[in-house]
Amino acid sequence: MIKNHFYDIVLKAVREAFSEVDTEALRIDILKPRKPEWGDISTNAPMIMSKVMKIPPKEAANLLILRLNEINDSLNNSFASKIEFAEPGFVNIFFSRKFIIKILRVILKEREGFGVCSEKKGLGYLIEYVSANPTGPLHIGHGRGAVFGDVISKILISQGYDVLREFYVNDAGAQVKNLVVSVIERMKEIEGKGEALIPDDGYKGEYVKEIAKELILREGISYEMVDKEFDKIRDFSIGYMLTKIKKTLADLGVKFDSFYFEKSLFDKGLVERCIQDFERESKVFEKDGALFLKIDSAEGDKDRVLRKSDGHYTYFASDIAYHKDKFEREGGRYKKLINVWGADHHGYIPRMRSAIRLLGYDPDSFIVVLVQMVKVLKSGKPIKMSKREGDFVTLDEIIREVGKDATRYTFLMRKSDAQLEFDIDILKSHSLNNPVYYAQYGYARICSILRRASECGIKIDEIVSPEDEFDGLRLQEELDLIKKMGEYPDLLDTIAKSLEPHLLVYYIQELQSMFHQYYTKYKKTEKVLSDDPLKMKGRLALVLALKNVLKNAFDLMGIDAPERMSLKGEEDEE
RNA sequence: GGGCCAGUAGCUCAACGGAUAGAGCAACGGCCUUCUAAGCCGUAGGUUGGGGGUUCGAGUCCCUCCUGGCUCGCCA
Repeated sequence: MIKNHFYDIVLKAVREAFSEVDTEALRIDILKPRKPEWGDISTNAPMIMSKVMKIPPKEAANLLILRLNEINDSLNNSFASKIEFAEPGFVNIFFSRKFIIKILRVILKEREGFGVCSEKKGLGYLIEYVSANPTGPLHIGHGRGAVFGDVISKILISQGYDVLREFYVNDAGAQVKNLVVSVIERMKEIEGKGEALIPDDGYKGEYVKEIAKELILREGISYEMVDKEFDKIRDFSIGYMLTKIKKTLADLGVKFDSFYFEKSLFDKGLVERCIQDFERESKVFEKDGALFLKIDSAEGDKDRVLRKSDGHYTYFASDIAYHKDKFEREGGRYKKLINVWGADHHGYIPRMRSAIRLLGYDPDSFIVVLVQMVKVLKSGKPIKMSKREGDFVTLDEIIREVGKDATRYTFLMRKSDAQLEFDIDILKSHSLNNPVYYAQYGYARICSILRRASECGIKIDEIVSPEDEFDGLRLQEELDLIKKMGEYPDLLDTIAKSLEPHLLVYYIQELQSMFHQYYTKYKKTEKVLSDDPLKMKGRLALVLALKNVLKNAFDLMGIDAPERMSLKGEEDEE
């Protein structure tokens, strides 16, 4: 990775220039300058050293530049063509041509492995996302969490982390009971035994009628039998919804390694055992017939009920047991638990953190990514959503109307902690302006060039070798594209650490924009398929590398990499 | 009232504490005899909600106020 590479070099230069200084404690940054005239990579080391040494930044910079030039000259593959000071206290490094070509060669050599960190980190992440109640179809908000969890998992895996993707199925609580009651009422209605009386906390959506219908038709359960068959109705209803949910997730390209059932925690006695441990350690107390967990108010919360006065356990109780299980599973394989939650759960975080600490684990190993609400607009007006009222936009509907790729891309474009507006009409009617097509179009354009080359009898694989010097690549835009591609591995590393996959979308937009500019500017004068064999070879290599980086990024984002896109005028009327 | 998130161009959003705050959409004006115009170029658009502070440097960190969303159950 380029940043690490230069960090080592700069640090070496700092140590040589200021041997008496302890460099460990310093915050020397390597950054990518925004302007080309500030070089390809730069460091704030002069400002830092200026402060430490009490000398002007310029003086510190000159000492550093002297050392950096020595290092640069000592290598047979020098990395810099120019190293210079810039106000107020930066050292800017301009990459040498050799260094840039080396990046290209690495991409061609590593192919789908480019950006992937081959070094195994040995750190286990258990990522929980979506985790919707199986009491209704997924709505658009679930979709955002689903895509976020899916992409961040793939990126963590690519960076050498050990990852388990899990869906926690809340199949044990009161909500499930509410669903069953609602289903039974619908059965009554369908069989003409009376009006369906859906309680206030029941579910009113159409899908409840479907479940009831299926139960009668396929399972042969009639309304008279409901008291005896309560468990069967519950299991069927949950199974039915879960199948629907899995189908939706599959349509969205979201994967899981495991579905973990809340009910299994009770069946295995894990909730009971967890409570007993707390009791033995005097971490709980009884009041008004309920069992409370003692939570230090300094941690931003208050005592919370684990077992209700009616003897049932709360969601909190089973969730504690669930987290304990996550930590203990496979001999403690998962050191970090990432939970992707809807923002309406933020008030739940302090009590869970406290519980993690009371379990004897480090609260910092419990990471919550809050995904903010999705505001759905239709004709510019917000739509109120309530699962119980059955009044909401389902994720299925969105996928059907705007497509998997556009849905994923729209979710990925925003930081998770920013609210998102999802205007269905705009995404439908202006679907051709959707940014996802911009990204895919560039890929298709590259494929088109390569296709054309093959049609012309050019044997690309024979011409382009990763060992080449690519002397035909001389245009500034070509070298800039390679440098941009060189940022890709650093970017993935950053995303894995910050859990901010939207950065990948912005990177792809920039890379595509650079390519489109290059393409348009030279399509009359300096084509990829040039008459000059040296130029053509270099440009084919460039285009192959671009295709490779785009494909790798698309795979991580879970969107298609289309070999071609239909031309304007051929598209379906929408 | 307490807590969490946000407030950046007309709209939707970017910007590891770094240098002159950037994209897309919308508006306006241009570019197809071409390796795909779902593209490109140009114009216009800003006191980063207000006010203090921290430092070489603040959209970014701290304090405070204002506005919006969410949340404060023995629901999940």
